Amino acid sequence: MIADNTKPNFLPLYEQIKQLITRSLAQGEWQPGAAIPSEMELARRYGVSQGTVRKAIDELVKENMLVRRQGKGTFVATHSDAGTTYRFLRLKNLQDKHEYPHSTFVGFRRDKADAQVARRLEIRGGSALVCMQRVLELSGRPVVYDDIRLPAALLKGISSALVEEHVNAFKGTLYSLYESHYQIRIISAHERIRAALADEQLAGYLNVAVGTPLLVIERVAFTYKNKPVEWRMSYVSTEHHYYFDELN
Amino acid sequence: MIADNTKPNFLPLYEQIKQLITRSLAQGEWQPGAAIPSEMELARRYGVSQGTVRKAIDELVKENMLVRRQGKGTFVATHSDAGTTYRFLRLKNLQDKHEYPHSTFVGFRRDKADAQVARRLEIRGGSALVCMQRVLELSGRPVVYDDIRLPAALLKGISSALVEEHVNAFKGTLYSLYESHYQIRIISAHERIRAALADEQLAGYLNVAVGTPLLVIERVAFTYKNKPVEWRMSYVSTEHHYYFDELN
DNA sequence: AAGTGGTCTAGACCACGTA
DNA sequence: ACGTGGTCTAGACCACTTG
Repeated sequence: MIADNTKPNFLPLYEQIKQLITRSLAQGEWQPGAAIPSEMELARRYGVSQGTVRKAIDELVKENMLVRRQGKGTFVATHSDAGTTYRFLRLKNLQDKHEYPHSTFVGFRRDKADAQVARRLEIRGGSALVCMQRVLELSGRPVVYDDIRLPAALLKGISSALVEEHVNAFKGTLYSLYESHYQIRIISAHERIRAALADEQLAGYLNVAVGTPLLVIERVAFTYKNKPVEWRMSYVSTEHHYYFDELN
Repeated sequence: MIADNTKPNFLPLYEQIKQLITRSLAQGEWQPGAAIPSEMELARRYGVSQGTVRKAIDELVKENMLVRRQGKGTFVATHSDAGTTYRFLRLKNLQDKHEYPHSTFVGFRRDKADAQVARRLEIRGGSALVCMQRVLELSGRPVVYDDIRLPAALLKGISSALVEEHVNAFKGTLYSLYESHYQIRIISAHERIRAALADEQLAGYLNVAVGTPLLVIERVAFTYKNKPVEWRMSYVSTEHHYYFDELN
């Protein structure tokens, strides 16, 4: 009941249900970390069987948008959960272990989008951006220098102090900050990886010699509907770490 | 009917079915490219409902071990299919397009496993290996130098001529060669990526200056049951290409 | 027309978490 | 005891491929 009267009818039912659930998520009807209605309830609401709702939820779980907990319910995925906080961190040390990073912010300013960033974020060249630079330390060693940019329109009222408090005092990640303060939920990302030499500035930040080979990773992060919302360039020293990828 | 009398009974049924199907695949009961029995037939064979077989097959499809074709049947995945031949090639050019590689083999010999390779392949140090070196060209440019090693025991009778004929005359990949000639089906792989400088040899093969930064990718490829069967080190020039990764 | 995978339903029972 | 997700079944009908 309580019919969502917008029910398209050309796709498989479970696909339509998937879209309806995704829309509710994107519109903030159900907040990160909160439970969504039970399968039976959604089945009634959409006028389909429980099995159809189940298949829709199954796929959204595989896409990391929802999390099932047997006996409790189905929850909106969040970057604040232990275990998913560093979902996008692909670095491991030479013993094949993950290490949890410590951030030091070294820059915060506003700028205009150049052609490359504008193209990646699908915004107009010259749009206002928020730019942050930071160094990530793993086991006390500087390993990553990040240059991170987002459309300023998405982060109204952001400040250097706010970011540092969230990340350092509150032990959050940037993605949990976007989620909790700006209603932006990062769902997926693309990374393009190349190799380059450390210049003087990078060498300083990463405590390596000028000319050391680094991984250069350009990441574009997406929210619902594959909308790009964050661009970043990461420079990684691979003296003691590597980037790990699983191919299927 | 025709009961597989080995039917364990502690896991979810569909998991057990998954394992039985996987076993049949690993044992070569159904060959790459061939159709497996229909869902109804498997349901009879294992004494479960069609829905349960369906769920097992669903997961194996997601793991790239099977391929469904509506109206025709379910088929054993193969590296000879157009579209899946270069499943593991993560390189794109600067216009974000895949390019199909051309291989030139530059080395073929037998050697003994050093400690690192032995650990990755889970074999004894000093075991006999087959080692191949090649250069991959993309759009006519040398981009990748590969050093590839497998346990010699898996590739009885292999020769440089055989490999070159399969790859160059027959337009196959190494993985389709393993599959068609040695009953080894590569299912998944891990890659560990670092950055390094081109030495004289690499600079020669890749037509770059000594000291050019390169991606260094250590890959371990697995067959059924996550058994490692191939180790390779790839050196990639990122002047005109990058490594692309999707994070979910 | 027959056979295959693809979707959808309705209902049963199990396993887990909470009160 | 109850509500949740997790598994399994049986049967219906649709969509695609082949003969």
